[in-house]
Amino acid sequence: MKPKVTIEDIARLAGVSKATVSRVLNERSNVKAETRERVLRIMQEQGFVPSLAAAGLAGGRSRLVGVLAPPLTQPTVPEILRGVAEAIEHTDYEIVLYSTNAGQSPTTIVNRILALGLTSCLLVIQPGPLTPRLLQLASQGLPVVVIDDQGPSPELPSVGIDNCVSAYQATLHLIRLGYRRIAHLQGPAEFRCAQERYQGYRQALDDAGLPFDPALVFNGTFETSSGRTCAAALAALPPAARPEALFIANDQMAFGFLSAAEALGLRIPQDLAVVGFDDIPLSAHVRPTLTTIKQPFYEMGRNAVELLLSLLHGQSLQPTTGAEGGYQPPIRIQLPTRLVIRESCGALTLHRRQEQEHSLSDE
Amino acid sequence: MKPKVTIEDIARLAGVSKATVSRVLNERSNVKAETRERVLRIMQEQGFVPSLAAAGLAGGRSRLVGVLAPPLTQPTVPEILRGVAEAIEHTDYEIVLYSTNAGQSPTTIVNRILALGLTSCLLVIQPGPLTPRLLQLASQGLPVVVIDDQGPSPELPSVGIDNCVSAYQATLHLIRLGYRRIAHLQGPAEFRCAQERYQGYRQALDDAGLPFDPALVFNGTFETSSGRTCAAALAALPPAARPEALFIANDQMAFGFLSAAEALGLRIPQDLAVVGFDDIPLSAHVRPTLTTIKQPFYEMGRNAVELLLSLLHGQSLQPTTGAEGGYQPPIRIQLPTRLVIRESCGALTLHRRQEQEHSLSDE
DNA sequence: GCATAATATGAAACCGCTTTCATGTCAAGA
DNA sequence: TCTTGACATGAAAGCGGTTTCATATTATGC
Repeated sequence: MKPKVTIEDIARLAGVSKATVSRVLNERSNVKAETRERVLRIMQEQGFVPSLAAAGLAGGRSRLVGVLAPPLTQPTVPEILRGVAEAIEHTDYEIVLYSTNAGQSPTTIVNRILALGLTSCLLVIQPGPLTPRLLQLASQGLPVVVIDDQGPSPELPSVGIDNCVSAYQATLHLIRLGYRRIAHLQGPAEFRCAQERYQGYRQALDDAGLPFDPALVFNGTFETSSGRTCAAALAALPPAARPEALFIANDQMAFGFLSAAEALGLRIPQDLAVVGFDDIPLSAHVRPTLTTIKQPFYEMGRNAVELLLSLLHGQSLQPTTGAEGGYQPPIRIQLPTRLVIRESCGALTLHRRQEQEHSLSDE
Repeated sequence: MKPKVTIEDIARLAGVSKATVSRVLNERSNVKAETRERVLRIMQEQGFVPSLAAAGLAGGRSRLVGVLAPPLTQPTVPEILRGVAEAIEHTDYEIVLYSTNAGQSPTTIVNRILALGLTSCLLVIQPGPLTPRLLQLASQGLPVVVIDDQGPSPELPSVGIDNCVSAYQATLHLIRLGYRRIAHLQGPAEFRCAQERYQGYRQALDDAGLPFDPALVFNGTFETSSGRTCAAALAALPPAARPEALFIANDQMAFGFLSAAEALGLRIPQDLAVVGFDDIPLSAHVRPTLTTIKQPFYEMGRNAVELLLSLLHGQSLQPTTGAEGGYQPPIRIQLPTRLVIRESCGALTLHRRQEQEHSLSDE
């Protein structure tokens, strides 16, 4: 193996001390321009690249960001990570990936991560509530940014969307299409986003003056199976009691719903209109294609990295509690979502019908 | 922030030297059982976890494996990474993820990775040929394992499948279904796997005594658009000249083909049977669902990690060129694939028809 | 022209761990 | 009883950087 070029070699070749080379590396201002040039040139010639490990050790801060992610096969994750990777690339940081393969204690993982002393900050992609251990570490000063979901109250800096408003839009879309009895398949209560989506749904109903019927709210787990269960429940209903439309809290459940509905002879959107939430890749390919709220996953990844690094560089976006000691809620970056209209909501069908009627009356 | 517990603290508390603690950490044999117990207990009490960074620096080898991956949104990648992550989890190694967001020079990336001196080994998930730089480093002793594809000749230890046999099976499946004129949409020539799949296709034709018609082989890029182009080309053919079936070298292109075919009024599988290759998540959801060769991505990830670590631990699976200096090809782990029969090949339709005919003749 | 401050640089300590080498201990063999 | 090793442990030298503190050099003000 090639003997690695070290800072010492550079120093010798440039006729300066290690300290000076280090200064050049870290872009300190107090180095004579001439010296800097020379050192830089030699580094170039020698193909020198400083050891992150050594720098981290010595400097007490590393240039690795730990990324805590759920299993990568969860459909929203790759796109987020792509954003993260892209953002990281433009920096001199690297990613240490801790992908939790279902069923390990998150606390264990968090411990493992930090204790290593490799990473000095953490990016958490975690649906559902955060572990106490993580909160504890964060309160001890560890820079942490959470993507998307959080526990009951936002406790850490985060990047996400406005679930309530988005759900409102999804529901409103159904209302505008003329549906009156609109059901909701919600996510598990411990997910903040599930609650917010439910609220958005309720609000849209209220604002439209539509009655809220608790019997039309179904509980789900965010998993495909919940969609199937829900479909079965709806199919079992006497046709008269059946809702005209359904807002499902995530696409994953929507898939389960669509496939079960097909098997049960429930036609989407003719018998029942469906709107999902997430817009994961599959959503454009299921039959019928799924009308859904598009989450900007890629952008979320990018923004999370930027936020994390800015926290790290101590530009404390987080105005440190002033003299008055007032509580400052953690910073949150909220990205816009978009309603993607496809087949499952019936908008396209309605349009066509309207156009037909229109052209008929025209003639 | 909590002042990190160091090996020195443990040593003091246990009344031994740092060296001894280090020995315990590294499970060296020459430590009295009693001492080991005591040290371990103290480490436990103090919640001590050694710094990977320091260990790596001092020991000259790190416990980080660099994973070089294409953009995570490429559909085969997440599943591979899941396998990688799962395998890593059972070790005391961690993953440093270098995800290349399209369009950067791979050499640059490789340099960046290694120079950092963070990772002492590399897992490369890269479709297409390897960069010379990577080969050079590998020949200098850097442990590298490649997942799946390689350049014209296998130069590095790798984990993959037998593309030739798999393609043979895919084609044979079509032949057995009774198709005679079978076309092939192949991948780009610089991909070893593309060549091998083509060979498998040819071989199956030959063995079945079917004539090979060069006009039925189309060139693709492995991207969706190629599928569309191919569909257009086929649709333009006079019906008599049209093939009865098509083996497409990857699912991605197959999707393009299916969607374009639908638009062009080409019915799959009635007018043309299709078999793909990969079995990525979407394949079960497109219409018609895609019959395809399933690659064991998850297992590939796992196996790659295991192979890499065994190389690293110097158990040199790779019998070092003996005295006779004979050339030893790099080790390769080849995993089995499986033909997943869905709608696009027409097997289900045929079955049904046969059953119908059968029941008719029965009566 | 000289004191003073600002700037540039070097020497050495240190980050937390591994590893070599030397030392100390104790049991087996002579 | 005295070697001779095998075994257990400690002291200290790194690994490749960063950082503090001291020193040398140059610029500034009077």
